[in-house]
Amino acid sequence: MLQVANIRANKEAYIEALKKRNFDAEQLFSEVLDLDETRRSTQAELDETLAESNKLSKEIGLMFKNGEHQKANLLKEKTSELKETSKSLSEKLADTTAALNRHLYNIPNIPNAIVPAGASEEDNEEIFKEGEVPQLAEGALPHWELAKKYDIIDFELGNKITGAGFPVYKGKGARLQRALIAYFLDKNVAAGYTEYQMPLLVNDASGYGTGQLPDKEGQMYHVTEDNLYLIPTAEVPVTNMFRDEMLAESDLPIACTGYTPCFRREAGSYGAHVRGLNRLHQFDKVEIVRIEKPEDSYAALDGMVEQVKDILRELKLPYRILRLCGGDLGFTSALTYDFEVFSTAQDRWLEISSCSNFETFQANRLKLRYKTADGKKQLAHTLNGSSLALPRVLAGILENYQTPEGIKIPEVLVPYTGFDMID
RNA sequence: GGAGAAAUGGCAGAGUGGUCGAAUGCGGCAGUCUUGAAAACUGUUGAGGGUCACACCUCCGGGGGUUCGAAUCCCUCUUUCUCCGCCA
Repeated sequence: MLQVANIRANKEAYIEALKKRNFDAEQLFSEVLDLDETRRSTQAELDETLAESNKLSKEIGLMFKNGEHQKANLLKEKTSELKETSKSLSEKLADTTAALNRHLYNIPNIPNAIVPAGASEEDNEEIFKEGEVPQLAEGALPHWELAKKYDIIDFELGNKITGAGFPVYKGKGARLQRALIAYFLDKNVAAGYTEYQMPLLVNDASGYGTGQLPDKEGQMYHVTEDNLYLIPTAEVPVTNMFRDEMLAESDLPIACTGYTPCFRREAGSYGAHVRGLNRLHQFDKVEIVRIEKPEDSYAALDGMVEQVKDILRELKLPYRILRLCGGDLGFTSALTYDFEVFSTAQDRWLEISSCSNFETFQANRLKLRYKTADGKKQLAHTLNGSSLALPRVLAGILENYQTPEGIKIPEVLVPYTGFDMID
């Protein structure tokens, strides 16, 4: 959520910047500023009324003490009137604040200056590419065929137990997945991230904190009986650990990593591109989250990108990095780098990581602040990234490492799997 | 799931209707003393909004109510603790 003060100070620049998202903020901004104006004047009026009422109440107290009952009763009438006034004023204040917040919730983050303009993923900017695309033998198979051939992932079985998008991993498939999780976590811990295991269900305050609510409500599974949501990513519980916190400057930076399953309803997205592991309702992911001082946050984002690169390099997977254009940029993000692994057998790129700087957009909702050395309070910057999303890494490994003899295991994983071939 | 108790400032802990935003202790900060430190002593120290700065407003787990006036009374929710039950 943007800060009203910043909107007021940078109105024109913000409107211009949001055009990169194809978002027309002109109307919304002037409504926000008007509402804020009303909110503040109403607040001032209410304060005055309450001050008057407090004063009279004290006087009445004194009068009773002095036995001046008649005088006191006379004043009581006056305070009753003030009470009516303050009641209607606080209703107005609540309405105005709610309207203001509704507006603010609908305004996306201001894209960083280097975000390219663009309408869709077509306009994302490729900034880096690494790794050899392997020459596969004639008749190379997509991962869902390989999964069947080697009996390591059973999509039909998941169908039976739960429904589409809930695969069952089996034997070496399950062990490979577990190996990947352990390897990712170890890499992140070695890079200074603290490992966490988080709750998989969150309350709605957490959903609002990181911005899944109210705009992406339909994307989360909702346990209505207890009003809890299954997490769509570890970002939600991890970042919300710091909700309503006042950190010391010396606490920063904070770097967390955690493995969780992720649950996404993915309503309405079915079709050829979502076959196999490409898009699931439940999948595993190792996430990294950082809380940074504003002046450090972009260097930290670069550091996260390096961290993911390092992992992909060790896995020897061909990948590229995209700088997302305004049209493809997430609602809460100021700058996002997507990582994609090339799936040779499918002949397409698969998104496996996304690293974003949210600047103060989440922190403002979260009230995540820190005290600087000279005692000033300011919003921290939050960042997160996947390192990595399991199913597509798995798909990439299966497809790119297939040989006529079987699927080789990337060298770096062998100590984790305990085997070097799926056959 | 049942019965009972509780929730107050960074922490501990008073406060049961009227200068209570809240005693006291610890902690933090500043100073005195000291070559320096410790100890001792003195002062200071919650958060949010508002203001150029004051004033002023709000906040004693959340929400609602009674009252001229609520940390204090009532309702409700949540959480924690103790006991019982159940359970990996």
